[in-house]
Amino acid sequence: MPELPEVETVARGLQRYVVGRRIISITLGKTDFIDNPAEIEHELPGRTIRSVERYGKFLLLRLTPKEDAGDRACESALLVHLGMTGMLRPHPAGQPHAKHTHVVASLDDGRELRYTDPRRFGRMAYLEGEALREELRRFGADPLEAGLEEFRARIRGKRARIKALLLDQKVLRGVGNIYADESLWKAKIHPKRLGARLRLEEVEGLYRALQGILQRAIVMRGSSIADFVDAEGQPGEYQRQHRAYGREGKACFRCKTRIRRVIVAGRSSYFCPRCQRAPRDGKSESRAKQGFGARHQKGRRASNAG
DNA sequence: CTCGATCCCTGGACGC
DNA sequence: TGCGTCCAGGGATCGA
Repeated sequence: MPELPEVETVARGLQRYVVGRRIISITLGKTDFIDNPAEIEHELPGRTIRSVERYGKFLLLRLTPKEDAGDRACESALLVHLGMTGMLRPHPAGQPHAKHTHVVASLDDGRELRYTDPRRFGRMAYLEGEALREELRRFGADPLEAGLEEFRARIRGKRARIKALLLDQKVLRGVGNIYADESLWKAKIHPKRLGARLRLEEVEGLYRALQGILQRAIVMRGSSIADFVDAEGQPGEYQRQHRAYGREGKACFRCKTRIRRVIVAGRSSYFCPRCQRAPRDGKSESRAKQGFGARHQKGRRASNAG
């Protein structure tokens, strides 16, 4: 469940150890989560890691060009998505491999950068040039960089449920289930509310709640609910601050009402039924199926993406 | 455009 | 102790 704060924590920890290090060799284990394993093996050795950045939930390791690239040199990077259980950490070269170690990059300082991931929900890809830029363009705004205006436009322009919008990486990059629920609780917005139907004050409240929570979570080095640890193997502390996520049946910190759990956008969503009022519109409260609710938009072949 | 369902995958919790 | 079952969930994909 590494989301923005966890990935930011890992990126910062990794920076100290791997920036400026040259990759000597790559050893692969299971590769079904890697876009193009042969390319990883072929392209990475010989390159130096220039920087480690967070991009949404991705770690972005920017690399130097190959020495013989000449004027064909272009931007290149290793993208790493930690999925649910992925971890990228430096280890001393001699240390025995942990279970589920699938990628080992030997570095020029005697360390190894190892990727472990029991469930392999993660993703790894080497990308360069236009392919890299194109991949990065697929994602929406960084919630910490977006201004209120942009945030408002991205939320109010959509008819989807607010929870689905927060989770949609094309709308905002980096928010996952935990921080979506936490920010909706803080802003007192029910997860099934439609983005387009939020009042302006509500959108602004959500914007501030989300930014505040993400920033605070970064300071506390993320949430460790399963077995998340940072680049140094340390767990985060933000799970102690959770107000909604994982608290089904427990008392709301504001009003003592029991926190409830419903499925929204296919994910468990924790909320306070008193602080976060359910929407009135029939379609968002799931039940309404047949009868007067069914409106078919016939003959509307809207030209998308104009 | 938006939805839900399904799949991927393994470890941990739980019931018997 | 051990086995079976269910669940967790980010993202891709597909059909409605």
